[in-house]
Amino acid sequence: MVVRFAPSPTGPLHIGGVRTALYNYLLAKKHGGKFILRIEDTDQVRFVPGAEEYIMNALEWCGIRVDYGVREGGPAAPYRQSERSDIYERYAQTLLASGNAYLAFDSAESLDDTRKKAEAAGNHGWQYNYKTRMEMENSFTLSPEVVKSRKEAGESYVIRLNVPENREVHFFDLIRGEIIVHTSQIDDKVLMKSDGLPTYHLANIIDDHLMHVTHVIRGEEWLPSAPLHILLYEAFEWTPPSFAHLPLILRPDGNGKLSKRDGDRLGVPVFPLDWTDPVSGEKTSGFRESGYLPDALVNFVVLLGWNPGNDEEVMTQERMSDLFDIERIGKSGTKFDIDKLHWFNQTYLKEKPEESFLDFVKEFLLKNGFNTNFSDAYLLKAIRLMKERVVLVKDFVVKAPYLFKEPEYDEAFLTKQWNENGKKNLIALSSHWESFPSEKWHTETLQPDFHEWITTNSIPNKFILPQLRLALTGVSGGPDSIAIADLLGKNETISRLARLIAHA
RNA sequence: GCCCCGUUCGUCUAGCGGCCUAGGAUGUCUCCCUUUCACGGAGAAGACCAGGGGUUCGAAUCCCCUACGGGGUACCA
Repeated sequence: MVVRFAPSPTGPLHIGGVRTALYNYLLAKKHGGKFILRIEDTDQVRFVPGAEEYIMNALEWCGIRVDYGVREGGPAAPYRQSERSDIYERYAQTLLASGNAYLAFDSAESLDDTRKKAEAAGNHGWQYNYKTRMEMENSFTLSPEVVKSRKEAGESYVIRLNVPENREVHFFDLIRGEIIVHTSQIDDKVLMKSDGLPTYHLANIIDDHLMHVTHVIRGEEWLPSAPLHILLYEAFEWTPPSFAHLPLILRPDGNGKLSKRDGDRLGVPVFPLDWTDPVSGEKTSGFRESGYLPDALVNFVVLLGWNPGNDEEVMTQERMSDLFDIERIGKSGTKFDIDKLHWFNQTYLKEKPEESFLDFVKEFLLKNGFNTNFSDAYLLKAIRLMKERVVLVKDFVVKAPYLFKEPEYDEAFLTKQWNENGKKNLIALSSHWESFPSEKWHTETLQPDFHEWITTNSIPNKFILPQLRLALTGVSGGPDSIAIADLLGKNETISRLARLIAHA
């Protein structure tokens, strides 16, 4: 089994692309096959520098390993279509020679004009096909001599597929079953553009054949052009691979395909990694930098349109590939539900060791203007305190900024809890802790001592607990106050008490 | 416009003719645990299976029609 993921480097890899790549990868892994990453950069206009690099890095972050590709090389190298032009040119000539393709001189502008005129006349969706090609300028309507001379005069032309008349094209989709399309619905697609580069359709078929791809798993947006591809395989007299067209990933709200705009609007990433548009300079944040774990993302994504047929949801990549099966891929579009992703993230986060978040937290503190002179021991302790309370990795800081800087008092909490009784008790606690031995400043000793202090002084919980929390964190929720005091250390704890006491 | 694909709790889905008074997960709500928050535990609400016709002893499951949604209709992929 040989599969491939064939993105165009026109921008960062979208979450839908991640899923397509993942399904291909999982299938190859399950069957001991090969997974190819082929870069389809035949459109010079839409090419975006850095996108190719981004795609490879994103796949790597997701734990999707490429067998053959631009970086890895392989038996059918090169794997970048822009480096395979001579191959496409050669095969285009064979199509021309066999009469399965023909030359057309109509310019993009004149075609545009033709479409507009047809539209104005009430004819929607004009197509260059066997019904209209006899009215156009091509090797059907022009004499061989004229064709030759125009070609030699340097006039630009394209090569189009000679779609057979009045036929049904049948093919079997592994997900959707038998699909039949009449050739009257298929236009004479451009195979070679006037710039000498192939279109997707031609390059794709040639490469899949040359790279011995056995299963083509791609997005549903390709389903309508699949019959065209079948025709191409026929023209070359090649056996087509098996096809599986994946349902689309839809917007979380409303309808339509998930786009970058939706991500921006809802504050949800749609790209694996941060991306800066090389032209506009616009920055888009990725799942990684937003604090999502790759394992969680992948686990979430694999279930978007596929399920193992049992109740298993949290799965290792090994388990996924063991269980994966094209037959169990759904047919309908799936909405991108960020809540479920959050649940997966939290679930994976709880299982991971504290050390694994160290680098992220350090970087996050640095990027967000916090002090960065915390020791690893301090950070690890802080992480341990917050572990059950975070959803995203950045929450270690975002949900507990007071562990890394002076607390900001929440207005509502302050108004509700800050009173004379509390103040009096806090002053008493402060002086009690002043005399507490520094070397015993640990939760294990602090905790029982604190309880004893409360009891012996007959202090009601409601006049000390909330106030202590307020002084330490400024907010109403969070880890145990004594544990926070332990982390902060004696000096910082007492200084925070003093600061609240001094507060009006 | 034309063509293709789809339609089960808010969301992801199980279901491939009788096991379905439709199961799980997530989200929501309630209670327990907890001197906060979260975690954890226990429960609840939530789907007339898009609508209408058939086929059948029997349909969420098969067929047809309609509606709605999505995709395609480029010298983009």
